[in-house]
Amino acid sequence: MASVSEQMELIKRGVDEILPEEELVRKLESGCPLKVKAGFDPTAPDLHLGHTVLINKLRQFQELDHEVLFLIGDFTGMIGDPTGKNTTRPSLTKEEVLKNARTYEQQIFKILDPKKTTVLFNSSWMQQMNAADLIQLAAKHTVARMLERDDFNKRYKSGQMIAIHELLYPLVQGYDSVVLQADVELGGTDQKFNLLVGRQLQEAYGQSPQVILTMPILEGLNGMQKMSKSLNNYVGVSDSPDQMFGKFMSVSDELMWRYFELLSFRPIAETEQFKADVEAGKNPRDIKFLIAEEITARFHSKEAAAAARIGFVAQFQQGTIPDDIPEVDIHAGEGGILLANLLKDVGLVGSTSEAYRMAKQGAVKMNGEKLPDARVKVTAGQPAVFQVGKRRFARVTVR
RNA sequence: GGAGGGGUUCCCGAGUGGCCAAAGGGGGCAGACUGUAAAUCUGCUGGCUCCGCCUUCGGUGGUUCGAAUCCACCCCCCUCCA
Repeated sequence: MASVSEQMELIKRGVDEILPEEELVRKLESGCPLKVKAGFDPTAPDLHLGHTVLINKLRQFQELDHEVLFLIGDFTGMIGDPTGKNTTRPSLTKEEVLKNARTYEQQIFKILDPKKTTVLFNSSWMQQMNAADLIQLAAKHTVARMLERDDFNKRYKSGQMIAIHELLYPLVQGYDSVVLQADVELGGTDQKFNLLVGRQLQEAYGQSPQVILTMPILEGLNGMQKMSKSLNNYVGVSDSPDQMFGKFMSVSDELMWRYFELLSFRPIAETEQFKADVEAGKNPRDIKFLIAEEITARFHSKEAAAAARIGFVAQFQQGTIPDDIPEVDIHAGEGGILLANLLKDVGLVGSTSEAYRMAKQGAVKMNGEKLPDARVKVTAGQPAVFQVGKRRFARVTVR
């Protein structure tokens, strides 16, 4: 096993806070594998790279031979985490929660080592709990401390409603740590409050409190807000190799370093060297290729990543038409079909009006040739490649 | 339960009888420039049988030659009081 200082070096990479750090050192010095807990609220239908920041950190703990407790908050999911929300969340049904939980299980093992991972559902103990137990748990914390929490505080002060059950969320999450006797709990920076409640509850139940470790929230592709599905600035774990690769390449140079820090498994020294290379005049694009390929390979395969890179260079640097474009047959009446309708029917544009606009702006091409007017007729004949913008392609046969 | 304020196109938000498919901003898309960068600049951003026509401003009905704008009822949201 690695020495404590070596472990700390790996653990500290990219983290926001470790509270309290000395305590973690002490726990590591005991030499026993630590129980590292991270909870996931199964509201998201599928994972994106923002979630994997945390999972990557879990993996690093595994590399150091610690045990990961991957907690799926199926019970808490029915409450709905109030974190960062200014309104009460709708509760999920049991079916929805379970369905989402299953997708988590499928996706995390692309990163985590199944042998060192225990997947748990907090409903398995929470469902056993009776009303008396719950009241006992609730008695361990106070309203005043709950209201210290920033989002509750704001809502309370501004007169917005806080449903009683929302106060239970941090308690239940904290109680999970008591049940699991977690040594360390990981979470995003926005989870700090909840994680601290866990510490406090463990003490109240006579346990040694967990160390909390918070990870920064990963910025989305535009670099402005956090990565999230609803903002459509995310890279999904199940994106295709081409999509994944392309999304990485569209990231700004500045943000690329952030992604190296939080997503790459390369040694820090190597990243530093890359930075130095760029300072010395190396094209940042070539560095971006490396991270794009590394991450694509992680979720697909080395071969798929290499192919994505080749395809990318061909499509965007050399302007060739990609291989795997959708093939569509379309029926035209006598005298052919209007280009605007063709583009709409094939799905390259959302409406004929859009087709007219795109054509006017010079975005529509047929076999590489610009068509400035969508009002032309296309007659039956050989298959032709239609293109709208740089990304939308279809090989169309008019019959 | 009482008093008041609101619901406008993807989002925010202007618009109080015709000049409104509806200002402005955001976001998005496209073009230029490029490293598919980012930044910047330009254009577009309801639909269609597209130089014209049709449908949108919480819902329904009404007034009017004409309504997002006025009236009635209804639904929903918020604030204050209880």
